[in-house]
Amino acid sequence: MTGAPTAARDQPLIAIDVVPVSFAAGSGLRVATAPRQYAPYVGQEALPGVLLAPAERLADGARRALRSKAGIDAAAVRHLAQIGAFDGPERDPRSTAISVAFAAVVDPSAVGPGGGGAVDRPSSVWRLPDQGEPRLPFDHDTIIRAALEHVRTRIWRDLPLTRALLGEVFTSSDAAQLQTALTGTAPDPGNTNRALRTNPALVRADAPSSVAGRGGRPPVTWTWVD
Amino acid sequence: MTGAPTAARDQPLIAIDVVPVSFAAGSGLRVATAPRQYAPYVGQEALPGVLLAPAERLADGARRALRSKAGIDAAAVRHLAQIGAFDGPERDPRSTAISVAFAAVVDPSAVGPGGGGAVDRPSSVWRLPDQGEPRLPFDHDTIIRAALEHVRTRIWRDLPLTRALLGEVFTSSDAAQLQTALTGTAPDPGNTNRALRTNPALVRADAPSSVAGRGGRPPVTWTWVD
DNA sequence: ACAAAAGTGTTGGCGCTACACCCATGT
DNA sequence: ACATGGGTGTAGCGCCAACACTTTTGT
Repeated sequence: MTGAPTAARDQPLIAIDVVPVSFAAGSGLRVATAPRQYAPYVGQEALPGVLLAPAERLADGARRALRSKAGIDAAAVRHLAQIGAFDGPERDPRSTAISVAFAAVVDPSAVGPGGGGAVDRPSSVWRLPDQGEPRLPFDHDTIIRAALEHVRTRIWRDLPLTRALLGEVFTSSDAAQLQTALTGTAPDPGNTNRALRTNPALVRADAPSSVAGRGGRPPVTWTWVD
Repeated sequence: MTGAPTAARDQPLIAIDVVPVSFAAGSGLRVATAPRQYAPYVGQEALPGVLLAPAERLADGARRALRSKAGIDAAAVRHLAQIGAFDGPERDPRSTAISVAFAAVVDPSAVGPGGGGAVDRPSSVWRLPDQGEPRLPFDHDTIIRAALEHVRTRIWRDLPLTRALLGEVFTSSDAAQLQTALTGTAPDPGNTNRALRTNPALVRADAPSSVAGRGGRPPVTWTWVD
């Protein structure tokens, strides 16, 4: 950074937009949106976002956006990663603004009616990322694509991210399903198993997966070594 | 992005900082800095940076920083990639500011006295990135580390980036030297040759490397297809 | 109730590619 | 000296086949 001697004000606004991502065996990979409370696009579903506060850290702004716009408490946020800064004249009709985007891996139960949040929190909904039928306002579709690309290129390389997505205990099927959701193609089950077996960060959990599947041999459950 | 109904001003300033990177056989991998013209840290070497102009795109701000602070013309910029947004209260003693950092691969001859720029451009100097003996102000050391990490993880995966670093024609030794500079360890010359030979984006150039090495078999020269 | 079928996951083998490491050859 | 070209061994992954465990279906 640097500056001319007199700081130029009238700079673009700094916005923080967050892509809440969750994964669970039953529901798959999902992205949360919440209806906008202010103009423009009032009532439309959009990513939770806020304007950066004067002395606020970027990551703190992301957490505030999750809390105030989507009702996702900080305790439900398992992982937070910056995606990048987005600009462009088309991204906001009001005034020029740049957006620093984050991807947030949150607990799957933290969204939707009956979730674990406060009673009066804004209602947010999970949606499947691929067929985002109703296009999102601003450049939020671009941001979601970038966030998913970020996750896709880091799965199994970034262990904290992977752990946040899969949770503390998960089955081989869960891992395969996550990979399928991210890459679009199902991995070979044999290779998936070998990878899980030889991964030094994982140990087999004896728990035989309480929930009964609809037929078939129950998958092995895994846990993370501490 | 989004916002409260009344836009909160007094937001942090938006700065653009650029890490100019170049690679050449003789000089290796280098990063350019320029002496600061304004307070704070007047006269100290730092990354070229500007405050984002009201209606300016982020990438345009990066090019303007290169031009006005380091004398690197847009024609000398071969590649421009965003690294991310940096914040933190310690990064600027004057006022809170965030910085959107870029890595710019520039022509090695575009910096230093006798370079290809204008006559009155600010003087910038190349430096080896590793032993940044004189610590840079702000969080510029962090930004340089992030930029080099960005390059390290994308070399040979991001073809435009690799092409910008190596140039249009290069030798096998150049490729090995670049890899050594990025990873710290020299790759096996046999594997490097195999990788170059089997890379469909490369073709052998007949030019037998005009500059005579100091003894030894001259390396093969390569060019990019199309 | 019992057996067969269908569904799902695990384990192992085979072949290809990539890479670390080595050595002989070319200039 | 220095680079090229080739060889060997290991790790990873795509692909395939056999086996194990569970639920569903048929009689």
